[in-house]
Amino acid sequence: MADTTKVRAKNAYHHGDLRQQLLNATRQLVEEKGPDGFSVSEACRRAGVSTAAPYRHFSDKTDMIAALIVECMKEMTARLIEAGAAHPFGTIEAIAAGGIEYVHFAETNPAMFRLMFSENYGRSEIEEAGHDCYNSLLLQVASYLGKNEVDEEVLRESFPLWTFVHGTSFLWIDGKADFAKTQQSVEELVSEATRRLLPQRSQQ
Amino acid sequence: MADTTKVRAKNAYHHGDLRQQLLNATRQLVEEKGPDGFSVSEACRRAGVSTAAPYRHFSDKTDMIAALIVECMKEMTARLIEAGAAHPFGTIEAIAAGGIEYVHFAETNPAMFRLMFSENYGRSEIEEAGHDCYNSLLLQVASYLGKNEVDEEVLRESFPLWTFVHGTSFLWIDGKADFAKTQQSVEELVSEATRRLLPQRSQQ
DNA sequence: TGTACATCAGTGAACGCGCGTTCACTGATGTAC
DNA sequence: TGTACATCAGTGAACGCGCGTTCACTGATGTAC
Repeated sequence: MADTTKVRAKNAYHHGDLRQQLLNATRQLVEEKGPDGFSVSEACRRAGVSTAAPYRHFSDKTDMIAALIVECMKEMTARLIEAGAAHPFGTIEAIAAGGIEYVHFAETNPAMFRLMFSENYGRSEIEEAGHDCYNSLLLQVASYLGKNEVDEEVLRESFPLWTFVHGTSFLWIDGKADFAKTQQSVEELVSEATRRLLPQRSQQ
Repeated sequence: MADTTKVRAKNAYHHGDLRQQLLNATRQLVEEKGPDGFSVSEACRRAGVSTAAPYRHFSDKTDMIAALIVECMKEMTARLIEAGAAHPFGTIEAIAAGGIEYVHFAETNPAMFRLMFSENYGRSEIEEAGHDCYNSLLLQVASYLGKNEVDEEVLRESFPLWTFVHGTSFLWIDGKADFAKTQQSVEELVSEATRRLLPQRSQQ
C-alpha cells in the first residue's frame, strides 16, 4: 500500500518520462489536428502537466517539434530497412518493398509525414536522420547495380525512385489517387514504376 | 485637379479591386512566411485596409485561402498547357515539358504550392480546378497512346507521371535535391523519367 | 542507518501578444423620378 | 439636370481567446558524511 502510493507519487511528480510523454502527446495532436494544429499548451493538457513543464526538457516549441521529427524519421528508417529485408538484398523486389513501405508510413502518419518534409528548421539532427533514411535506399540500389560503393551513378538512379514514392505518398494522403481514378493499389503502382525507372540488369 | 482628387477618393474608398488586392497580399504573405504564416490582419495591413473590410468579400479566413488556391490552380493549369504547346501534341517532349513546368511552378511559388496540396477544405471549386489541371496531362497522354478519349489505360499511364513530378517538386523545394547530391537538372531528371515511365510507342 | 543539503522536475499564476470576428457607423455611389 | 434615397464598401473600436514563455515557488530525489 505504502509502496503503491510511493510509486504513484513518483510517477506523478518526477516521473522521468515526461519528455517522451510530451512527444507522444504532440504526435497524437499533430495527427488529429494537422501539421500546425499542435500547441505546447494542448500537449501539456494531454500529458496532464503544467504548461511550464516542457521547458525542463525542451528549449522552446521548435525544439520540441524537431525532436519529434527526428524520432519519426528514425522510426521510418527502421521500417524501410525491415521491409526491404524481406527480399534478397539489392533486388528490384527489395527496392520496391522499401518504396511501398515509404508510402505506407505516410498513409499511417499523414500529418507527421507532412511535418517531416515541411521544414527542418535548419537542424542538423533532422538532416542527419534524413540522410540515414535515404541511405537505406542508396545501399540497395548500389547492390542492384553491382557496386559496393555509392557513386554518381547510384545517386542518379536512386533519386528518381525517391521522388516517385515521395510524390505517391503526398498524392495518396491528399486523396488524389481517387481523384485520378486509378484503380491500382500502391503495391502495383510502386512495383511497376520501380521496374520501369531502374535500368535493366543484364543478369539476375 | 478636382478630378484627380475624385479618382483618388474613389480608389481609396470603393476601389472595387479590394478582393483581388487582398488575394495578392495574402499570396505575398504566404510566400514570405510559409503556408501558415498568413493572417487576415496582416493581409489587411498590406492592402491598407481595416481588418473588417475582407468580410465584405469573403465569409471567413478559409474562404479567402480557398479563393487564392483556386486562383493559383488556374494559373498553374495555364502555364502547363502553354509549356506543352511548345511541342507537337501528344509527344513525349510535350508531356515532359508540362512536367518540367510543374516543377518550375513549385520552385517559383513554393509556399503556395504546399498550400495548394495541403488541404482543400472540402471545397468543390478547388477539386474542380485540380481536375482541370490534371486533365491537361490526361489529354496529352491519350494522344500519345493514340486514343481520342481518356480511358482506363490513359489513367493508369498518367498517374505515375503526375506522381513523379509531384515528388520532384516537393523534394526540390525542400532542398532535398542538393541533399541527394544529384547533379542532374530538373529538365534532365523529368525528361528521362518521362521516357522511362511511359510505354514505348511503336511508331512515331 | 540517519541526517543535511544540493539538485532536479515539477507547479500555478501571470504576462503580453496577435489573432479572427463582430458591431454600429459613415461616406461614396447608382438609380428612379 | 437635380434631388431623394437605397445600397454598397468601407472604418475603427472592441471582444474574447488561446498561445508561448517567464517567474518565484515547492516538493521529491540522490548523495556525502
